[in-house]
Amino acid sequence: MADLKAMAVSRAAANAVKRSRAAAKDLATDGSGEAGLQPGELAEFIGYPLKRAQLRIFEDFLRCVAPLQLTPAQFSVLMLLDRNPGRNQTEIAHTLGILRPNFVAMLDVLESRGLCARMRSANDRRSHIVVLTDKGRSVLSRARKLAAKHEARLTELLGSANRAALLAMLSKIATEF
Amino acid sequence: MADLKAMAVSRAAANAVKRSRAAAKDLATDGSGEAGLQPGELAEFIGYPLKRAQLRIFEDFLRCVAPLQLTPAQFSVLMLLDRNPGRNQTEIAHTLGILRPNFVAMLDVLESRGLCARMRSANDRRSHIVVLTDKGRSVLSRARKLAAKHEARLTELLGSANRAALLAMLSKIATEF
DNA sequence: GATATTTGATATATTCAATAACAATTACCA
DNA sequence: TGGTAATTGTTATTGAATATATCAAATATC
Repeated sequence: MADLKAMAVSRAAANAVKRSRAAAKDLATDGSGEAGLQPGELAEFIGYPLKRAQLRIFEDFLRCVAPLQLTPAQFSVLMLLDRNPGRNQTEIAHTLGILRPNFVAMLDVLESRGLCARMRSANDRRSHIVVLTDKGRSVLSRARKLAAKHEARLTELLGSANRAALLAMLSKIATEF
Repeated sequence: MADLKAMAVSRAAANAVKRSRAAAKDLATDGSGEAGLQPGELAEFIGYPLKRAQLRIFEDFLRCVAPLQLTPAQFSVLMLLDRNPGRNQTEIAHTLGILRPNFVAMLDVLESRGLCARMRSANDRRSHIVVLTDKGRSVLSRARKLAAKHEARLTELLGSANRAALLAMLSKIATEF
């Protein structure tokens, strides 16, 4: 199980490399005799650059956190568990926009890797309280450091103030649009 | 074929509505006695708000362009065909980051709806030049108008200058990160 | 106490994305 | 020139992400 997920991470990282190379090739051809295709107006619609930026960011996150074999989704679960102890599966999944049925398999993977555990709630014996294990906290701590490098690269590209403005606007879109 | 795709679009729009309701419920509980879960630091990592904003934007795009039954991906293909006539499948697909094998089915749908057509190239009889039909141009023209409303709502939320800055930063991430 | 709801789980379907392989055509080059 | 390599569109197939319906167990509601 964990091995399958690990392979998936590695394969995603490999694909990221391929896409990067393709993009680099594009830039190269843009400057040379062959004219590259122009997105044109497409780049003026928010969805197009937004989706491409999201793919690029996830690629880089995956690459940076590859030593710990964590996907962005898995990282987000560990972060949420750390911040919100004593919550059950439904609450965690719902906060992340993950449907409960799909969250079961996600948790299975994390639990099989010893990063978190299901505990039967004393109050409500239907629900499983999800807790971070010591190993989970340790892995999360290291993941935060690796992800911080990824974030630092972005800050380097945009500048600190611009990055903050970007975060604010994206959050606003996610919550108020 | 076209009907299947049409259903897919409608279903995606329906799901979008559900997610919006769930989010609204979250905001409601945040203000009431029950404390909502906090993403905490997670919101400081670019990937999290970026992904959520992308989902929200795509939801709204889908809703706005629903009368024409076009997904963001299909819209991007039509836009690219309009801007770059005389290109073959490989070139169009590559520019949009779509793998050639997956682009075949996408084109099949658009062609079966009469929005574009494959033309054998005179120079290179291996390749298919993809052209917009008159109907394709007509649908694209209407789609642009619907999408413009969607974009206007975003401008209303962020302000014109901020939206421009957002676009610039996302494009920079997509191309330079 | 009977009925409805919630929780975690299973099974399943669909979409998106990725790889391998193939025939037809073209490019290369010895 | 002829033989090999590369390219194009295509098919088949796989895996990952996302969505729905349904179920048993536990709880809530009335």
